Amino acid sequence: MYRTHTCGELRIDQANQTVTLAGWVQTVRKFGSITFVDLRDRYGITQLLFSEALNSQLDANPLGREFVIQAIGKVNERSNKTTKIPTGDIEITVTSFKILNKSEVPPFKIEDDTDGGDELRMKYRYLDLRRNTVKKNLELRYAVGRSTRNYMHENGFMDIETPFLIKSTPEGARDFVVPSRMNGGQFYALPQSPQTFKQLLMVSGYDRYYQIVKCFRDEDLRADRQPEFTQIDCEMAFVEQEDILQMFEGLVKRIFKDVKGIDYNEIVQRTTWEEAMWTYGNDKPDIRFDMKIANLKFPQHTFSTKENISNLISGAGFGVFDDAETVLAIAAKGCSEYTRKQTDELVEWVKRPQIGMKGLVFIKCNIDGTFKSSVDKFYSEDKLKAIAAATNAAAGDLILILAGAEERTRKATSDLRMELATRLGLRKNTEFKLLWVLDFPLFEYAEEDNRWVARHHPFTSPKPDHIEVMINNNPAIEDATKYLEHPYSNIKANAYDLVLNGNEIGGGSIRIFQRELQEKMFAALGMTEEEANHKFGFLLGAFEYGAPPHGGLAFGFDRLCAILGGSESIRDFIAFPKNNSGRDVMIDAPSTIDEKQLVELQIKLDVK
RNA sequence: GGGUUGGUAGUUCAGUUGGUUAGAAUGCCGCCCUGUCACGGCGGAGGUCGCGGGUUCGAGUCCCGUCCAGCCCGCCA
Repeated sequence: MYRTHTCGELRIDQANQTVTLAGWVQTVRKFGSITFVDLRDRYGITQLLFSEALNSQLDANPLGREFVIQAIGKVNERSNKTTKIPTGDIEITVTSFKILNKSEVPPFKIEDDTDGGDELRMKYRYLDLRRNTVKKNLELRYAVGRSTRNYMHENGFMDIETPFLIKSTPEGARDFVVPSRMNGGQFYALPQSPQTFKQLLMVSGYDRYYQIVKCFRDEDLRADRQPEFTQIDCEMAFVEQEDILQMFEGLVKRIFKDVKGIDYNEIVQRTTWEEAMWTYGNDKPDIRFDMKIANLKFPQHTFSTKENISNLISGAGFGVFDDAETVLAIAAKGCSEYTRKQTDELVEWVKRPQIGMKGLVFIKCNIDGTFKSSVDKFYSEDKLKAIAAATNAAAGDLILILAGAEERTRKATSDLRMELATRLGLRKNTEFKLLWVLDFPLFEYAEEDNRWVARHHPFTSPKPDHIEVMINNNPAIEDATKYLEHPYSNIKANAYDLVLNGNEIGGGSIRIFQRELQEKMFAALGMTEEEANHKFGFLLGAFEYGAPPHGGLAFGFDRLCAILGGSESIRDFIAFPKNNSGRDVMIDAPSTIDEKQLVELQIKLDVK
């Protein structure tokens, strides 16, 4: 037997017991003729005391950091206790020990506060995983998965595995492809999601399905994007949108409870996509703080529900605003005393290429009720007051105004809102706010390809009232710049996203389940009948054999874990992640393959 | 595809207007120490300044190219 206890469990109650521990040497503190060793495993740290009698044995077998040892000894109360570790009241007076395996000196410290940089930690990820902080993240991930499985099981969902080697459908993200040796010249694709399979399971009558499953997308990466990532993938039959919303906000609330001990009792707020875009400039708004956007000037065609905007700023002779397609403002609470240096810093921030604005106009709402702005000569006190009212600014606030082309300005204002909130400490990672965003547009127009693309995916159903619009209108557009005038621009989808603190953690839709409508959808996306049959014939076929109405959604599991763990980067919550270039620097993948393998696959390389 | 920040000891970093032998902390090695837990004290070893080219009497430092890494934009139904 290698051990009787772990390194985290012994307490004063076990005093005088003889125990055997095994683990890794965290530190060796030699103190004259006695030696202290901190022994570490997944469960904690226990101090070992090597007395003078063991010195000759220690001299013959010196211990180093990360050596794996086994120690037999007696649990004793410490003379100097420590509260820093749970086992701090006791130590093991070692009577004999054995080195089970030596270790090289590790390239960085295996401690919470490591000296290792990211690159090094990734190369030696197996050492990094020994660290408490990384271990905590993986434990949290395990807890989220466990909570999910419990909830899904209790609600009658069945976990069914779907294949990884499937068919490439170049719609949406790039596929990872896998060459087939037995079918020369042909390729499998790895799934971007089990979408069509879970829909087929609905046709097969498994009316509540879920899976915690790997998905693959061959696109450029970010701190919160990996080429292989995990989804909680769910689908239900005989449901309407409301059933899905109820079921899955229940899941998230359950996870909050199980993992964070949080009772999320408040009603999950809902907003439409249009309202979110109008109010926050963004389809995944962070509603932990207010700071809503005031539309001082906005093109009327974009949002159907916003037709009569009072134009507060045009015609005053201020060219920047007069010429701009859009003028948007937000108010930063309590920032009216910002110095020139601070406002200049914000101007520089919006001028960065990633934001790409030319400048930023400020209106200071002074404590005494007066206003001071860089545009005083164009706007009267009354106008400034009206702008303050529109932005909900009070005395002591600072109004920031951006002007320019619609889409860029909206995005910049949204980014500025988030940046200000971060600077003002309004984005606490201990606070959680959920929001359903509903009624997304069904289509987006891809000007470069001159065709409609599905905003969510091509299996999403239009809202019932909009089915007629879709069926009765030809998708063709003669003048691509006028796509907003095409009826398709106004078709809303039966689609929904769940947003947590400004992050999209889940999204889904009610699906199309009739062959005719699905064919119409493929046609709207520019597919010929042959293409549709080649790519999705199996699904169209299945819809002819009694497909029930169904819908579902999928959560980004890694991202959900990262947010619950208070981190921006999902890499910290994946045991063996890839770097920014999609490389695993530990195993050094991807890599070339043998000529023999290429021959078998009938593949010739033409690497540039 | 683009922007941006970085690459100097095992590690994390400093290195001035270009100027003698490139520093600190930590880690590592040796000696001393019976209550440490960031132990302490003394001593020591450790560098192709990412790589290639250029400017210069002289380059870690300036210029050009390139590779790698981080973050961001595009992209990600």
